[in-house]
Amino acid sequence: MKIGELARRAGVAPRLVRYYEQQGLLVADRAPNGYRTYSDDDVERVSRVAGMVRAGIPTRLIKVLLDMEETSTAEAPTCPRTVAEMLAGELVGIEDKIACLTRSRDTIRDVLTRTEQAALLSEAAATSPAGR
Amino acid sequence: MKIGELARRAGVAPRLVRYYEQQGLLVADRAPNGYRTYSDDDVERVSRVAGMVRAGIPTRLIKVLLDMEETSTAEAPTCPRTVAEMLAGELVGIEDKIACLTRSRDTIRDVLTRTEQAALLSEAAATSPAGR
DNA sequence: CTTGACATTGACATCAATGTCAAACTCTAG
DNA sequence: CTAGAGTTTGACATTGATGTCAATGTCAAG
Repeated sequence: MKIGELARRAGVAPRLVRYYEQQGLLVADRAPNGYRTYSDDDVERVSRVAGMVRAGIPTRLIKVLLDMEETSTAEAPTCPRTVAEMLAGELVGIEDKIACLTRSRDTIRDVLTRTEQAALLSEAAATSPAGR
Repeated sequence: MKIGELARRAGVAPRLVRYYEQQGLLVADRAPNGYRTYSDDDVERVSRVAGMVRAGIPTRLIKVLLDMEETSTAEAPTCPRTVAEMLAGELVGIEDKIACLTRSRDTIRDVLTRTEQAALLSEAAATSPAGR
């Protein structure tokens, strides 16, 4: 598929897909005419990247995370101590973010239930299967 | 205390404290000479704001979240339907972020354990009591 | 062949969050 | 009194993620 369809399916602007590619988060095959061509898997990849960006993960870290996911199921060679330390550092950063977001989530849920608008809560749960 | 100490204790730049105030996330008493003066509670508040910003929550939302936390323990009047809908929307956004971060966290943990650098994992756990 | 929808690259604009610098003021220590 | 550290406001720069626009190329439909 071409960039337009990919972007629509992943819920982002085509502009962003090119930006992600420029940041090394994505590689695109090129059709003979120069158009980028993508597979179904790329839809998943792009929407995951967008989610991570929204969650405050910088693109440089996203790159290594995605690379890790691909190679982690196989071997485990890439760890010259200093890299591992860096990862451990990022880990605590991510855990802090999760803690902040969890607390905010609970606050919102609290207010929403307390205000007897419980219908909206289930509506939210329907659109987002994650988060519990 | 003055802005310098507050910033040091909260782990941010004094510049940011002023910025947060400008965004309405903070109110500061003024000493007769014009200096901002803060209480111990403000340290907590500032570090929480910083955490939420790092987690990708925009300052405008942070403002309503903090306001909610203060008033939610008391009554629950403030919900003209449309506001509740907006909150429900933000809720799914936050849940998405949590899902993304959780997955990334697991990936890093996976690699760290798989690479037998388990020592760094416990080191990370020590510095961050949250995240489980 | 022409029109319209979509693609390309590249430059420029914007927005939020921060950094940085300047000029002036306050306070404490010497 | 003076030097130095910290504070004030305000302006300007920067960075990362996006939006937007321009000039051009591709392609399918009429």
